[in-house]
This record gives sequence, structure tokens and C-alpha cells, in this order.
Amino acid sequence: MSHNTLNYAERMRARGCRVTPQRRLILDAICEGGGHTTLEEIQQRVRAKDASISLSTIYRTLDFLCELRLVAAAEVNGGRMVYEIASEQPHHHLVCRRCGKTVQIEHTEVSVFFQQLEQQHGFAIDLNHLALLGLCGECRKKGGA
Amino acid sequence: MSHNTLNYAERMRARGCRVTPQRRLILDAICEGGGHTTLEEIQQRVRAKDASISLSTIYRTLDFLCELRLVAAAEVNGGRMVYEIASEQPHHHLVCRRCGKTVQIEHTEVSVFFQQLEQQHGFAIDLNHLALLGLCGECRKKGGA
DNA sequence: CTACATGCAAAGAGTTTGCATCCGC
DNA sequence: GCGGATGCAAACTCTTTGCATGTAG
Repeated sequence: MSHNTLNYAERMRARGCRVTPQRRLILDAICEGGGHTTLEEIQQRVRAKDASISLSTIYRTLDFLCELRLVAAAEVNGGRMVYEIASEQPHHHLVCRRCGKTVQIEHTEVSVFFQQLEQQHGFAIDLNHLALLGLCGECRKKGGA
Repeated sequence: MSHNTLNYAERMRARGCRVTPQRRLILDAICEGGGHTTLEEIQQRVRAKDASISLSTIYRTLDFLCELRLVAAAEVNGGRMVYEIASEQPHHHLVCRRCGKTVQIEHTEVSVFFQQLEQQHGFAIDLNHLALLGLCGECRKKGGA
């Protein structure tokens, strides 16, 4: 899952773009998140290493990384954007609304569902990254809605 | 699907709230939307009948109607909030990203999928209203991504 | 008449943009 | 040294809030 396995520097230069310390830090920050990393987390981690990084750089860099397909942006229901290192395989996540734990689910599990919708309603679903909010097993045992 | 079948006025008064023309107009506007109505559509329709309605009233009224469970708010992936007259049955929608057409799908179609996730990952999904963006049958025939 | 609702304007959050400066290559 | 990237501040969008006024009941 590490971005170091991706030759990100080359991919940037290939486009005539530059590899700056800010871009490295932001990629690192997303990577540390494991599953999903929110903008706030990125900001925190990046600022811990270089307090002078500006918010606009973070926004611009995230757009940039998404365009390069180095990073994938997804939207947890609730409107929050989350970022993660792009992997080849489309996949999806379950996010626990209480403890924040993230479970990755295979695309195959979801695609069966999508195929059903397509057959029955003729609809082709866009989503290559679905993030569903819910309650994980442990938090359910601990009780409460 | 009409809100007139709901005794909305009584439900408001029962809470010690008032039935104002603004609230009527906003409810009407949501109703006219059929499936999902965006905030902009509500604003447009309401303003067509009374140009003096303020945006803050629309926001406040939507919150209010949601609290009364007369209206349900859902989030189309892409971060846009959409509103609709609340029905008893939880249900979901497919929204065509090209023509805007909305198809309602039964909760049972979705719940099978959610149950699978629950069994395999112990996750209980929150969603009682999922809105998926995609391409409808007709728009797919007309071609294009 | 009273308390809740509204309209207005101002305040906030989150995000984007213009521009001078900086720095990767 | 050149052109892309950054930092800063201002602009912008979307939404919320305070307060005086209006109005449903």
C-alpha cells in the first residue's frame, strides 16, 4: 500500500511536473492513513513536519494527485472527502461511525449488487469507490445505536 | 406521494409549531420534485410563488421538516443534499448523472446486499437511504461515458 | 397578545484564486 | 534561468446565527 512502490516521482516528472517536498509530505500523510485519510488528518500530519505548508497547497496538491491517479478521492456518506493511495483494484470501504475503524471490501462483493441493479433497472452505477458508514461488530457488542 | 395525504399541519401544531405560508410553499416544492429535490430546485420553485422568501428560511424550514420527519434528507454521492417527502418505507434511489432521471429501488433489493456485508464483516450499515449516481438505460444507449 | 417564524445582514466554515516570490530541474 | 509550485491574502460559496419585526393561533 506504500506509495514508494509507485514510482510517483517519475510519474510527476513525466508530465512536466515537479517533485516538491510539499508533495512528498502530503503523499506520506495519505499513506500513513492506511485506509482513508481525511483532509484534517493530512493537514495535521503534514504540519507536524513542516508547519509552514499552506492549506491552499494541500488542496491544490490533492487535486493534482487525483488527476495523476496517484491518489483516489472518495466520499464517505456525510459529505466528508477521504483520500487514499490509489490501487489498481477498485474497492470499497465500511467505516465505523463510532470507532472509525475501516474495513476494506472487495469489488466483487459489491459488483454482484451493482449487476443486479443494472439488470433490473438498466442503470449502470458509476461508483468505483463506495464508502458506507455503519457500526462495526465490536461497537455493536458494546451496545448503543 | 403527496404531502397532503400527511396531516402535516396537525403534526406541526401538535408540537406547538406554526403552519406558515413559507412552510407550505417549501413542502409543496419538495413534493413537486417527485423523487429527489435539490436545495436549488426548492429555492427556484418557492421563489416563483413568493420572491421574498429568504434563503435562511429555506434552510431553517428544511431542518425543521426533517426533525418532524415530514421530509427526509439524503445525500447523492457528490455531496449534494436532496430532499423528499418522507415515506414510511425506507427506500433508495438511482440517479442518472446525465438526464437526472430518478429510479426508486426497494429496500429489499438493497437489504440483501447489506445483510451480506453484515454477515461477512460484522458491520451494520446505517444507511436507510442510499442514492447512487450512474447512467440510466436510455442515456447508455445514446452512448458516451 | 404572545411566542414562534421570518427577513435581513453579518458571521462562519470550507474551498478556490490571483499574484508575487521561490525553487526544482 | 525558466516555468511550474508555493504562500499569503482575498474572494467565493454554502450555511448558520443574532436581532428586530411580523404574524399565526
